[in-house]
Amino acid sequence: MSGHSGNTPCELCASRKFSLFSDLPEQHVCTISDNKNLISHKKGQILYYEGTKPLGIFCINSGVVKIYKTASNGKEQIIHLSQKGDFLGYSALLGEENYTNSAMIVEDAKICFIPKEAFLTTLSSNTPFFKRITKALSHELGVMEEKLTDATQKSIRERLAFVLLQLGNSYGVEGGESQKIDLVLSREEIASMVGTATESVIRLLSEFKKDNLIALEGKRIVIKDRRGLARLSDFYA
Amino acid sequence: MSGHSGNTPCELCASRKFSLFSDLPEQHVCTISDNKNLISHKKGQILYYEGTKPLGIFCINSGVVKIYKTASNGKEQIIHLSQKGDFLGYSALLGEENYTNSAMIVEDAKICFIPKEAFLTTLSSNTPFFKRITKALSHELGVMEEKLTDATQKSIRERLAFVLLQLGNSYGVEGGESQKIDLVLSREEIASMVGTATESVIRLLSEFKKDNLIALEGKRIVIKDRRGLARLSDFYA
DNA sequence: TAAAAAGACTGACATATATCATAAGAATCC
DNA sequence: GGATTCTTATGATATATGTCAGTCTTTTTA
Repeated sequence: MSGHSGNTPCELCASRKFSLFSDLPEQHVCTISDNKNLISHKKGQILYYEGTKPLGIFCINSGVVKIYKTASNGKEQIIHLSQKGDFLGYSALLGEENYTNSAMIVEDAKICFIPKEAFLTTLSSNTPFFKRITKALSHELGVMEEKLTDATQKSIRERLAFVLLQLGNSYGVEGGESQKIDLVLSREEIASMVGTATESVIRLLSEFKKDNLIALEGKRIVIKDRRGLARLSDFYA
Repeated sequence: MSGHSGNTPCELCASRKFSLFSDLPEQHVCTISDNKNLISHKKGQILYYEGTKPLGIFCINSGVVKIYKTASNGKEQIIHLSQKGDFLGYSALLGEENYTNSAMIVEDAKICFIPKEAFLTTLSSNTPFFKRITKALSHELGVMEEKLTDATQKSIRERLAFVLLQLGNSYGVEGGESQKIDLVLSREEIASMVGTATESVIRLLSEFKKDNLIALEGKRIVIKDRRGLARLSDFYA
């Protein structure tokens, strides 16, 4: 179901302004552009598997991708969701190791593949760009430390409330008081983000609904009370 | 209780071979060396606090430092332990943000402080070195993903067994069949590494002891059955 | 469009682990 | 060296959450 669908040059790519390529000089954008390859992906497709060797990096033009690890009990833990402008797989490339996680399309996506060489060449010849990448990497590390701390110190209810708020921030469409999360995730996927059992998510979501914190609109979740969720997400805040 | 205790040049530093400075050319080692400052720290001292601005990086010459985050419930989560040769605080510096965690001395330490400028200058003028730092950063990110997955998908018992094995790897002194963890940690600190309550650690440790997986030698833990712990640490492995 | 498969939901139940309380030892302090 | 504080230990108890089982609903397939 994948296929090349034309090859808009990076110079004209609307997603570029959201990406780490945003202020790359013309010359380097061209190097990248000449080598990249835009591919369309359908929901459910795998972009790469944990344990395999990275051959380049991915830059999301549109769509949503989940980055996850498969635990030894077979369950998956979603590390984060990526969307337009996000880079994927550069950490494995820079770490010179195989992928430490897997990537699966959550919402139909158009994604550019940039071969290792083009990326690394640009990196080496452009220190500011290299620094920006490293900065992103460092930031992600801090985020992961936060996630680890939350995972060990917060309850499932708190974590679910927090995940909903984050989804609201990233995929929310404002509508007066409420905010609709414009992204379809299965209960199982939400559970994988929170790090819990699917049934627990279902139960807690209906509880949140009963308490008027959220509402369901078809397959989408609408946040009706951000403040209430925020209070729930962190008892001490 | 801290104090300068002479300033061995990096060129002669025995810990350097364990560090990211290991194959830095003479010229750059000197730049670093001329600017650094060796300081002795006692157990319990704080190296830096989460939320404060990094002014440079630390390189551990001897001793052990715990890197931790304080959760909103007041409990601490130990992210990892650092020892000789390890760099501290470079992630905040490269991420151009305040420290996302705190660092406390766990075992009396001698630590060099390298001011921001000297470090960043070396970085900019030495791409291979920059790449090695970035590689370390990427690797750490993968480790954190693993920790997050373990935290959400494994039981406390499994995680404690795993932490003991890791401590054995990093601080173990071999003695025939057994391996003594040559590092004094309180039960509370072990709990902070595992992400659980102190009482749970105490209970599980006595259980492990009863099952002949470990033994206690004064304040130190001796691993008597690595294989048994490994089996316990991951039911499915 | 009927059948099959997948997903959402609800209930019953088991249990790992947090919390609280108390006490014994060990370390620290005047 | 006795008092005080911190750490380790153990027991009792509560509960959040995982697991299993079953039903209903939606989506996919043929």
